[in-house]
Amino acid sequence: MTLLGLTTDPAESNAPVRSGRKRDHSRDPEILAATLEVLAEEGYDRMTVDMVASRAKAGKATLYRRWPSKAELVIDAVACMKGASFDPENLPDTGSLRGDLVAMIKTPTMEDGERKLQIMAGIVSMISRSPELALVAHQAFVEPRAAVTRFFIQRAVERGEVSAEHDLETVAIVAPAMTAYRVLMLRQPVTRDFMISVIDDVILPALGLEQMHQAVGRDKLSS
Amino acid sequence: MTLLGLTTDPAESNAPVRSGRKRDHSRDPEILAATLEVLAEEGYDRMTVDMVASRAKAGKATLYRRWPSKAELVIDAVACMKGASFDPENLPDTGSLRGDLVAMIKTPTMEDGERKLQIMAGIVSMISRSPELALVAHQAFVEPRAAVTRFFIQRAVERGEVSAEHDLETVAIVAPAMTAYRVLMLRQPVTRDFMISVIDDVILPALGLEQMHQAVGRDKLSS
DNA sequence: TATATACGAAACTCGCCAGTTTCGGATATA
DNA sequence: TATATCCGAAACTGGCGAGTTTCGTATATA
Repeated sequence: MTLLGLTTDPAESNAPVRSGRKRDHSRDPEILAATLEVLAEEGYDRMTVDMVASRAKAGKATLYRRWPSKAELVIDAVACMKGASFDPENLPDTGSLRGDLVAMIKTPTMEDGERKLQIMAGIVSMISRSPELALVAHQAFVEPRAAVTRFFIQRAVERGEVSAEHDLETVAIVAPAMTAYRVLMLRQPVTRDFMISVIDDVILPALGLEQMHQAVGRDKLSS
Repeated sequence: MTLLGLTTDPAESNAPVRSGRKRDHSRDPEILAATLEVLAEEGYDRMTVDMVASRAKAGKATLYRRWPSKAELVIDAVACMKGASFDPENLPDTGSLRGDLVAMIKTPTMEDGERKLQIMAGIVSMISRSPELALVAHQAFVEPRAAVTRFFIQRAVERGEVSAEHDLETVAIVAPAMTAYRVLMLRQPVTRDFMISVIDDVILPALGLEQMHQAVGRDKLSS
């Protein structure tokens, strides 16, 4: 497998002593970014290598010098997204679980999430045929999202806000599952109100918080 | 739009008085079933009309006599699934919301659901390009699932088991969203234990039921 | 019975796209 | 400076698949 176009070619077992111009690896990120763009717009099957090349203002031969096939290019492009995830720290710490979860609803984060889901939609049908793509897609899209919620809940447990008896794994997946369903199936935008609904009406009650169902109190918060 | 291959051709405004052998519409369901099979196995882009024809033991010309294009064939095939949904009644009525939800976890229903999700996975990337397909997919996959949960919750409200103050729409989508996420993203099977988890650890608490988080009590029920 | 049409099977056209090669020019090693 | 390799651009090859046509056969109308 290749990563960031760093193949093992230059370190071939018998060193053939490469001279001449060296490969300009500074272009790799642009090519991978172009790949993700086209992937989000067209999906894997309708994406052509020519589209990627012209979007990246590169020659098609340049792409094939770095990745052996369209499939490998896409796998690398998706794999390189997992670096762009949330830092383990650098996350909000508001003192309450609800505060932490609501703080994650910021338009840049949400737009990034919708973009990721568009890419996911473009490769869903290919995932069942490529275990390697399935793995990197999981690491790039699924894990980071669940990890954040899991982190917040864990901290709430340590804080004594939430009982440790709850099924943390299942609850941590509620938010990513609901947003994915909304975008991919319902084809509706992920609005702030929707996220508030998921937090206040599903996640927090599932953890034994905010069972008060006087809708009045919440309407003020979400407005 | 055509439905079940019943185009408006034979009733052309000026009647050209058709004689000769008549089209055998009894084959339509087999062709549509074959379409769904190949769609589930290959996805829209890798599915070829030849595959569908040979699977249905029909000639490719026969398919094109009935549907003008591959896209229309697929739209019709998906549209014809919404008939195969749950009857408005004929649903379990156990007396409790939990009993109703658990009664829906039967292997035939679950296998059918996974099959539907495979088909959904095969057309996800096409949905953003075809509003017509988006509509029939919504009616075939999304609505029926949410409708059942909604029906159960509504009945529980009328029964006085659940307060009407809860966000019914959001909660009704939890189960379909979680199963879709599990199959399409996590690529894990939808087990009985998983569904029990979703019901007991998310849906019921969200509706103010079963807040008791002594894991002991629940483990007995789910075993 | 004659005709118009449907049928399955198979051959055919035509455009698209993955992957390769070729070109003139740039650039790093030796 | 000579050479090997890179670059973007563009032409080329080969296969595949949507949609059409053809053929021999079956069947419903007139």
